[in-house]
Amino acid sequence: MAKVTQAHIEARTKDILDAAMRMFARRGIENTTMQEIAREADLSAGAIYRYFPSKEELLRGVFADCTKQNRASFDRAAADTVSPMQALRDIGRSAWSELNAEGARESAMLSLETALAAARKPEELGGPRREMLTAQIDMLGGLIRQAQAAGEIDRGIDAQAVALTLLAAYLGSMLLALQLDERVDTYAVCELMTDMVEHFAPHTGQ
Amino acid sequence: MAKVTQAHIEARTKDILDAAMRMFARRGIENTTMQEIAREADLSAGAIYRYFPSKEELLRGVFADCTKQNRASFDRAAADTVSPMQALRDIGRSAWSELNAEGARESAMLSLETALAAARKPEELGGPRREMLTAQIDMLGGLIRQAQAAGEIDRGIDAQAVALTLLAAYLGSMLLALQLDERVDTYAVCELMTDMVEHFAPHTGQ
Amino acid sequence: MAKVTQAHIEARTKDILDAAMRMFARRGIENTTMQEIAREADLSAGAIYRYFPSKEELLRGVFADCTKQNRASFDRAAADTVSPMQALRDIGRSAWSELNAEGARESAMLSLETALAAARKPEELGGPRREMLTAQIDMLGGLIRQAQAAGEIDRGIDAQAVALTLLAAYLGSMLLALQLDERVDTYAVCELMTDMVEHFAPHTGQ
Amino acid sequence: MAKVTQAHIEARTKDILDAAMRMFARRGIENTTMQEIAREADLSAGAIYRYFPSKEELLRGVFADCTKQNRASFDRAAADTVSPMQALRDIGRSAWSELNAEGARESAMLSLETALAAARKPEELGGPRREMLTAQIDMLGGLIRQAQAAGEIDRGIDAQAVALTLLAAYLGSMLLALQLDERVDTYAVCELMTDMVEHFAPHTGQ
DNA sequence: TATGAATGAGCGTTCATTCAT
DNA sequence: AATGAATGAACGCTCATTCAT
Repeated sequence: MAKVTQAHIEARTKDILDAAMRMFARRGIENTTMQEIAREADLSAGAIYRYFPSKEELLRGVFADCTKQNRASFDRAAADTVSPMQALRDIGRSAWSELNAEGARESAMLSLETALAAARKPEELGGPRREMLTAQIDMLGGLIRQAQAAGEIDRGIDAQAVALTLLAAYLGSMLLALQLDERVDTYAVCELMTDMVEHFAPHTGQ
Repeated sequence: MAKVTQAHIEARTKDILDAAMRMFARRGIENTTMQEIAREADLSAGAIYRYFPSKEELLRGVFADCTKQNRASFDRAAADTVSPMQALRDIGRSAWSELNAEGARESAMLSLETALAAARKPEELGGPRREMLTAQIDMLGGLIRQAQAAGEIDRGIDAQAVALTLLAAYLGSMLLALQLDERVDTYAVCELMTDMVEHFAPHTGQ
Repeated sequence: MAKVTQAHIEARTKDILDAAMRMFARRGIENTTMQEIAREADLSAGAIYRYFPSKEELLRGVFADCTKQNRASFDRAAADTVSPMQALRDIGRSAWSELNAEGARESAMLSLETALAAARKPEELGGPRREMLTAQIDMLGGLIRQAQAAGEIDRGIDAQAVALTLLAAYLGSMLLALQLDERVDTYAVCELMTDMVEHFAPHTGQ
Repeated sequence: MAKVTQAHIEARTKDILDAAMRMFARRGIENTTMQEIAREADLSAGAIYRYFPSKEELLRGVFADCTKQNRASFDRAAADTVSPMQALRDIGRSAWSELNAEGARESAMLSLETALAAARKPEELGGPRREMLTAQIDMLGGLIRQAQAAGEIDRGIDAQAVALTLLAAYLGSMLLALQLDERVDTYAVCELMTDMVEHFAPHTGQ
C-alpha cells in the first residue's frame, strides 16, 4: 500500500516536472502560469502544491531534472569504443543534429531560460548548472587528451581550450539556430570544427 | 514651455531606454516592472508613457537601440586597414575582451533576454535581430574571403562556414562566461579559433 | 469539488449581475469599479473574472438581463383577455405605477445609463436595445389595431403613431419622475394619454 | 487694461465651456479627459485650471450654461403673438424638428448625461435642472390655459396634466430618436399630440 | 498668462497560493 | 488525495492635477 502511494507520488511528480518543462520552454518561465502547468499535467492547479511548495521550488525541480537528463545523454555519447577522435566526432554529430530535430527550438529556449535564471540567482540555481557544464568540458577535454595520446590530434594544442571551444561552438550554434532558424546551416559549424581540430597544424609545428 | 523640447525629450528617451536596458538585463524582461524602470530612470511610472506608449513598445525601443549599438561597434572593428587577417584578429580580440569587461554579465543577459523574446515573437521582434546577425556573418565572411584572396587563409575552406563558426564560438563563449564566470578562460577560445583559421590545413591539401 | 457546479455558478452569476446592475444604476457605468461590484456581490474583485471575462462583458450581461426582464414584464402585461383597450389601460397603469415604486429611481438611472452606453457603441450594445424597443412598439401597435377593429378606438388614427406616442410619453414620464421626483404627478400623464386615445375625434371625423 | 483682461477671461471661459459641452456629449462625462477638453478649446491642459478649479466645477459650469441656453430658447418660442394654440403648435414643431437636426444625437446624449449626473447629486446639480423643467411645464401650462380661455382647447381637461404630457412626449421622443435613430418617425408624435390636445372630446362632454 | 512634463492615486486585470469540500 | 472557487497583492496603464519655466 505504501509502495503504491510512493510510486504514484513519483509518477505524478515526474508528470508535473515534464509539464512544467514543456510550458517553460514554450512560453517562458515568467509567462507560464501554474494553471497552464496543471492543465498540461492533467491536474488541477491546487494539486501541484502537494508535490511542490511553490512555483520557485518547481522551477528548481525542473533545473535538477534537466541537468540529470543532460548528464545521462552525455555519458551515453562518451561511451564510444572505437577511438577517442571517433567518439568526439559522434558526440558532435549527435549534438548538432539535435539542433535541427523536432522540438529543438523549445529545447533551446528552455536552455536559455534556465541559463538566465541561473545567472540571476547563482547561489540558488547556479550550482548544478556549473557542474553540468564543467563536467561536459572535462569529458571533452579527456577525450581530446586521449586522442592526442593516440596521435589523432596534434599534441601541441591545449586540450582544455579545445574542449571549451567545442562547447562554445555548440552553444553558439544553438543560439544562432534559434534566431536564424533555417536561414543558416549550423551543421557546417560541426564539420568545420571537427576538421579543424583534426587537421590543425600549430605554429610551433612549422 | 518650448525650452526643453527636442534636447530634453531625446535625453529623457535615452535615459528611459538605458534604464530599461539595465533592468531587463538585471531582472529579466517579464520580471521588470514599469515602476522599476521609472525608478532607475529617476521618473515616475506614468511619465514613461509620454515617451513610450507601452511596455512592449519600450522593449522594441531597447531592441532597436541594442542592434544600433551593436552595428556601430562592429563597423568600427571592421574598419581595420592593415590586412584582412589582422582585422579578423582585432575584431576577435575586441569582442572577446568585452566578455570580461565591466558590465559584461548584464550585457550578456540582455542579449539572451532579447534573443528569447525575439524567438517567441518572431514576427514582431525577430526582424532586426536576424538582420543584425546576418550582417555580422556577412561581414566576417567578407573579411575571410579577402584574407583568402590575400593568401592569408587557406583557399580550401568555406568562408561562410568559417564566419558562422566564429560567430557561434563568440556567442557560446558569452554563454559560458555568463554561467561559469571566472572559472573559465574564454579568451583561450578566441586565440584557438584565430590560430585554427590561420593554420588549418584542409583535407584536400594533403 | 463538483458539488457546487451548476447551481452555484448560476447563483453567483446572478449575484454579480444584480450587484453590477445596482452599482451601474447608483454610480454610473464608468464610475463603478470592479471592486465596488465585488463588494456589493460579497466577493473579491478577482473572483468576478471567473464569471465574466471583462467589465465590458459584464455590462453586456447586464444589458441582456435587463432586456429579458423587460420583455417578460411586457409579455405579462399584454396577456390581457377582456378587451384590447382594457389591455392598453392595464399596461399603462402597471408601467406608470412602477415609476413610483420602490427602486424606481435606480431602475430609471440604469435605463438611461444603458441607453447612453448603447448610443455610444451602437454596433456592440445597440442591437438588443433596439429590438426591445421595436418589440414594445409593435406590441402596442398591435393592441391598438385590435382596439380599432373592435370599435374601441377611432379608426381614423395611425396605430403606429399612437404606439410610438404612448411609449414616448412613458419614457418621458420616467425621465421627469427621475428629475422632479415627487414634485410632479406622472400618473396624470398615463390617464390623460389613455383618455385621449380613447376619446379622440380626428379631424376627418368632423 | 482690466477691461481687455475681463473680456479675454470671459471669452476663454466660454470657449472652455463650449468645448467641454461638446466633448461631454460626444464621449460622455466620465470618458472625457481634461486633455481632450483642452485640445477642443485650443488650450493646454493646465490652462483650464485658471478658469475652473476642477473637472467637477467645470461640469457645474456646463450645467448652468445648458439651462441658461435652454431657458433662452424656450422664452423665444413662447413669444408667439397669433394665438395660444398656434404658439403651442410652433413650440412643438420647432422642438421636435430639432430631434432630426444636425447634432441632435450629441445634444440628446448631453441631456441624458446631465439628467443622470443631476439625479446622482441632487443637492449639488439638481436645483437648476428642476427649475428649468418646472419653468417649461409652467410655460406650457400657461399657454394651454390661455388656449382654453380662447376656446381653442376643451375646458374640461387639466392644463397642468396636458403640459406634463406634452413635455414627457417630447423627452420620450428624444430618447427614442437616440436609440432607434432613423428607424422611427418621432415627428408623428408631435402631430398626434397636437391633434389630440386640440380635438379631444372629454368624457364629461359626452 | 500659458505651457506641458511630471506626479501619484487608482483603475481593470492577472495569477500564485489557500482551503472548504 | 484532489478539486477549483476564492483571495489579495501586484501588474500595466490612465488621467486629474500641479508647478517650474
